[in-house]
Amino acid sequence: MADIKAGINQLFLREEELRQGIELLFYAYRDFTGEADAILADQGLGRAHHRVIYFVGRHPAITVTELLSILRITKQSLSRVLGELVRRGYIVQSAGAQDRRQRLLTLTDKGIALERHLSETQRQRVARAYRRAGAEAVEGFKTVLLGLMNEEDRAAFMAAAAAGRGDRGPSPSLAAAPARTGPTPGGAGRADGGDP
Amino acid sequence: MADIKAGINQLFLREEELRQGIELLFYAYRDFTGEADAILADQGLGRAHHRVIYFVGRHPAITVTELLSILRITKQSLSRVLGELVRRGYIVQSAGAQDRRQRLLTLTDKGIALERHLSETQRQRVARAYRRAGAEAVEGFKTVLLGLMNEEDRAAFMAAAAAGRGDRGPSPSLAAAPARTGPTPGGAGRADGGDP
DNA sequence: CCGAAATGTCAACATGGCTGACATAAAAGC
DNA sequence: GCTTTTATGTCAGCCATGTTGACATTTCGG
Repeated sequence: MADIKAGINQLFLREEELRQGIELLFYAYRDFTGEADAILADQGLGRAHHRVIYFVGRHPAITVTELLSILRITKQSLSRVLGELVRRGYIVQSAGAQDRRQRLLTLTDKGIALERHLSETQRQRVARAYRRAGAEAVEGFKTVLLGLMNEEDRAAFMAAAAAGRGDRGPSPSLAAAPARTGPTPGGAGRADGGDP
Repeated sequence: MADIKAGINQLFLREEELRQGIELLFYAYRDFTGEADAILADQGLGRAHHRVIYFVGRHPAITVTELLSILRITKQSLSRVLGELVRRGYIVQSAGAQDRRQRLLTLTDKGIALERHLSETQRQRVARAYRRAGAEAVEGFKTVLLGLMNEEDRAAFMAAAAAGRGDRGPSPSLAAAPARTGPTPGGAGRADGGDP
């Protein structure tokens, strides 16, 4: 009897523990993503723009297809925000050297300035959390987040991390992922998200 | 000179490290939230419904105001999804015992079933990540996520965790938070979100 | 009794997803 | 060289979910 009760309690604690993790993720992401919005709103931009600016900044000369595979949205959705960013002079498109069908995306100086402005507060928030938590905790943080990802994404991320980090050319692993794989709820909208 | 170069490198590594964390959060959240959507879609529901179901399940007899403060959306937005969930028999409303203006929200059996169904895959994903990462990493994970949250939210969360966890009555700390504080991008839409 | 609080509701609008249908240019294959 | 694929863009319309603003109702509290 005591065994059974202990077992049930174990189970309860386990579920409780898991739900706590889920909620931490929710709250942290919610607060984290809440930061860049004011800046974006000033510019008349939204989260979707932020994501695009972030990843184009991160992977200079990225192709549209690669960007789509990262964002997991349709090209129609992307074209709306991307077109606007190009029109407003945040991003320039240039034909690929080898494959001239490709429109390589790169931030302009204006785009770079906005990107830095946008991610500055977020980096500071992460830096603060890292500092408080300590190096060991940061390792755990990263390990668990990696574990939360889908297999393919984890592999892609680790490959990119092992290489020089997306800067020197977009990571082939991410590019290899098929676009529009499954549904991506969160946010939505909102989810969505506290970009990227 | 060597000092300067080292300093710059330090700085570069720091920013690189921070961006890596940001991206890990993005990817993990994206994949994490991607899971429940198929089930939701079958039911003709969206992420917003999931969030409501999750938190009502988590805080039985929660008031509308409390739920709003957790979700950080307007009552009009909430009423749309909440009304639907009530109409479809997932949630029941009952007048508060002390304050009869309140509409206490509780999951029906049908609602409970759906909630468990929905969060099952997510809990499994978290459990898997925890198992792989180990107890120590999990601690770090939680510490950093807490550090990413806004001060008030962190305090509220820790208070709720210290108490019996929302189950025995909604957490007063969360209820105390003002609704509609700031903008909440991400997510995705959405992000946000991979609910909750 | 009266003001404030908790809730609901109508109306209109913005963002950012999605599908479907095409169009174009360049690469690739035969 | 002709054909097929691929990379990209674009138009049109729909849906989910967020927002603001204006009110109405019920109930609490002093």
